[in-house]
Amino acid sequence: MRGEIPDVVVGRLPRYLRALHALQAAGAEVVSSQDLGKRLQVTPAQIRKDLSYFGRFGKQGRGYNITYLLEDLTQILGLDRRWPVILVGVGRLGRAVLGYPGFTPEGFDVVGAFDADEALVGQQVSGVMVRHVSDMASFIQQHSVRIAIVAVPARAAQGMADRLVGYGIQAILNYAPVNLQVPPPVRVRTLDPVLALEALTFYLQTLERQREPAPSGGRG
Amino acid sequence: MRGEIPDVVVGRLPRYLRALHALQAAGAEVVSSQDLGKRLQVTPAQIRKDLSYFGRFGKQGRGYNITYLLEDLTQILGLDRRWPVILVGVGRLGRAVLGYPGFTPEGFDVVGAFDADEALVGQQVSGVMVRHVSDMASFIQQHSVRIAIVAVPARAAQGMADRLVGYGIQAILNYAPVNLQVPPPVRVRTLDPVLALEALTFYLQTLERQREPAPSGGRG
DNA sequence: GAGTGTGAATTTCTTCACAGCT
DNA sequence: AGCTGTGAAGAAATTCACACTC
Repeated sequence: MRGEIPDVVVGRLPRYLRALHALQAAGAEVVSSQDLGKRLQVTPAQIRKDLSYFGRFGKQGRGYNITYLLEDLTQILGLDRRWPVILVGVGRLGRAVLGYPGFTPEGFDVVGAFDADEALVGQQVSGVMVRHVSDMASFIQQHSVRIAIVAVPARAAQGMADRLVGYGIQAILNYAPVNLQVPPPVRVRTLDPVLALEALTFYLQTLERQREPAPSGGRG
Repeated sequence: MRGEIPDVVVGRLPRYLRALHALQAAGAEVVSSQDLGKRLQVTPAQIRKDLSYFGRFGKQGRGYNITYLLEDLTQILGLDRRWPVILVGVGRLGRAVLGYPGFTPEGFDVVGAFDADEALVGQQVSGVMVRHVSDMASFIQQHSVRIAIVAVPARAAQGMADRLVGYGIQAILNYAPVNLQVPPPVRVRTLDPVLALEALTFYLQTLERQREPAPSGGRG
């Protein structure tokens, strides 16, 4: 129980955390893996197994104390403190990121924004000062920033990732539609709406095929 | 070779498509699974296996003809036509979506936007007319829309998803930080920057632990 | 009775390795 | 010689099922 945690498990933990917050806000005190699973469309066994990587948080016959499990999960995910984050690229997308109110309540502070366009430098956008990219290195060091959000054009993204890694950034949230290559132990998560849509259209097309006359009817 | 395609495979196909486009733009005519894998950080065997679900596209000793493979993948993903899409929720996030130039070149047309706020209704945002949500049903039907982008506040997202499904929407790209529940065969993909950041902090914290004195040193 | 924690069983996904084509 | 396509092997993830606890 102190081996490597599978990536799939790590990917689910934040969802558990969020569901638990919602339950807590709704006044619940205890939740079973069954209940939690229903909310998240995850099997109860999976939830129990995932949590068992980190310890024993439940009580037989009762379920999980929401407050305690929240505390534990918060610590496991490293969210028992605030994380300074920088944004790189203050275009349309970057400005939307700066305006997004969802980061602060979850412990992420966008402490600085950077762009190569001198016209933007010096402005405040949603309360965040825009600086020139040439000032990134010192800023990252001074503020001990380990997380960067990349919202630059696709063609500039890999180069920017390389720079950021060089400056000590260890985690990148990437909005650019490119597959960023970074050396370990740096981590990247990419949010790409077009890729998501393209997977969806595959399924839509599959539906159409099913509507066509099949060789042998009936349900499988 | 006509069984169900695993979701993981479907999730990778759009990435192959994008890499192929990049290669084509760079003037390449042929690519091996090795080359493609290097770009995408996927093993060559995986690429070959994934493609083999759909047919035999390569030539032994040569690799894949980029133009042909692009054609095939485009058709497999249902991207050999344009897809009308509606946006629901014209707040900060929704406006960023409307302004995003990445959808159109990939075959997705945001043909309408909807909001409950009368003050927004009637305006054009990035060239798209904002309508009242009460007009969604007829609009979806008239324009044969099957895909919706949800960018409403978290508390309104599930209700909106229910409505959309009721109106015939079959695929949802969800920007709201909630786990949407939809009946089959409807599909949802959620883009959630906070969940992504929270998975990243887990790894950052893991790095710190590694820096601390370990019981037994050396490399595994 | 209800529900966890977890080895074992099962399923799914990935990689290997090689026959066969160019 | 180079590289695909694919059964078989292997690894990883999920689910089962039940002893155990409250």
